Amino acid sequence: MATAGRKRSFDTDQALDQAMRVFWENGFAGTSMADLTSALGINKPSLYAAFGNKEQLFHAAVTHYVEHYGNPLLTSLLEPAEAPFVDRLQAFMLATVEQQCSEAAPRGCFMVKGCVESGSVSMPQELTETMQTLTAELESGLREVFEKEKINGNLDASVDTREFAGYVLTMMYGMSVMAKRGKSCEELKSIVEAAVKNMSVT
Amino acid sequence: MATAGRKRSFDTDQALDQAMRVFWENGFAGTSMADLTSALGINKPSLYAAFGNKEQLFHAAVTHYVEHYGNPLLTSLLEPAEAPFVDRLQAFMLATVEQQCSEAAPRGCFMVKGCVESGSVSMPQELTETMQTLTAELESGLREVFEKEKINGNLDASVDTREFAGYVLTMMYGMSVMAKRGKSCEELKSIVEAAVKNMSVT
DNA sequence: AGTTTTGTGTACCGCTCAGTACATAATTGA
DNA sequence: TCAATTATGTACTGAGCGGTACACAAAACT
Repeated sequence: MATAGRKRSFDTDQALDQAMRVFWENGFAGTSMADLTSALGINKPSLYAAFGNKEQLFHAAVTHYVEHYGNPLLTSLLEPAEAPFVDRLQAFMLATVEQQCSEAAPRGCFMVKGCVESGSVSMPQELTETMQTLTAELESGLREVFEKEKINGNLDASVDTREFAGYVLTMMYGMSVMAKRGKSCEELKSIVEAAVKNMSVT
Repeated sequence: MATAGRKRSFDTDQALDQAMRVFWENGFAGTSMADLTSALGINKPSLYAAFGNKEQLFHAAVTHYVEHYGNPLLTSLLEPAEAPFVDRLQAFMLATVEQQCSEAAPRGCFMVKGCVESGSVSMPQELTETMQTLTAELESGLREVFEKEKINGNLDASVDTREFAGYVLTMMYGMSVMAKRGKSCEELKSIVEAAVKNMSVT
């Protein structure tokens, strides 16, 4: 059912993706609404009408990130199902590194950027809580995967999946900072390979 | 030789330490000069007279951090000299975790905070370069230590110290993000212990 | 004592910030 | 065709930003 009124002159999904990139690059406090309108090529009233205020837009952007960048990687950890777990885990971490070093997007991980900025006086408390929730969800998602692999015998029964997920996540966070520092994709990949080699997984 | 003029009503070292904490908590873009003057209990002209502008003050703060928080930990990695390297390395990483979880200071690492914020439009390019330089110096300092341990036979001769330093640094960066997320010191310590256990060091 | 030097406190500057009022343009339904 | 609805573009608001001018206070040198 079509509604009356003038049609929007831009695509909201595309605009949200672009806004996400600006926040990803400059952070919440470091991004002004003017930065966003100029990057999106639209005017302020249009931006506010489409996404609400700055806080709501950031919330939408980070949710968009999780859906389009975080979750797809996480599900890729399960495939191909016939491959050994250690291979899938390494491929997953290498893919993460590649994403963090990609020229097509800002360096590093947007979630890490948001987390590190959280708790600051310049970030609304609700956004800090949003970051808490989203990171906790990704962590427990990772842990659930490991729990399954443990049942399938790919992860030693003595392994504490909480600790293991914590370790893998710590590496990924660290990779994000290394990527932000400008480390080459190759160097990060060799670190990942060395880290995976030392794990008690098959 | 005493100079003429009214005496400063505050201690500059103490003020710098406090300013560092405010930046550490809120970042460069997230900290206003008013935040600083209110935290330090001094007025703006006094702040500007003592430290220059915001950019110069941030530079002084991060340098202060490296001198008082980064370097002491790094040198502690060498002591006690008679202890096995693996023990010193683990103690070093555990001490880092303790610092990042300390109630006496903001969570996480100030260098990581600065790095993650760097490159943003709101951070002057010179500060981005400062962060680059300081992190690179800490990395090569770490690598030098490992190189020495390799000569002393505590680190397998086949180990690439560049890669090894990268791995240790990645873990530490990751720990900083985990600490920022509010993870307990105990959980982080167990991750460190698991990580160290899997290393080819003695 | 008086001059010079340096720090303090108030009050302000121009600018940018997030957010909005309002007139106008475009679209739908009657 | 015309009212109702929704988006756009300009121009604005009050608040907060980084930074400073200036009058005054306190210390040292002569």
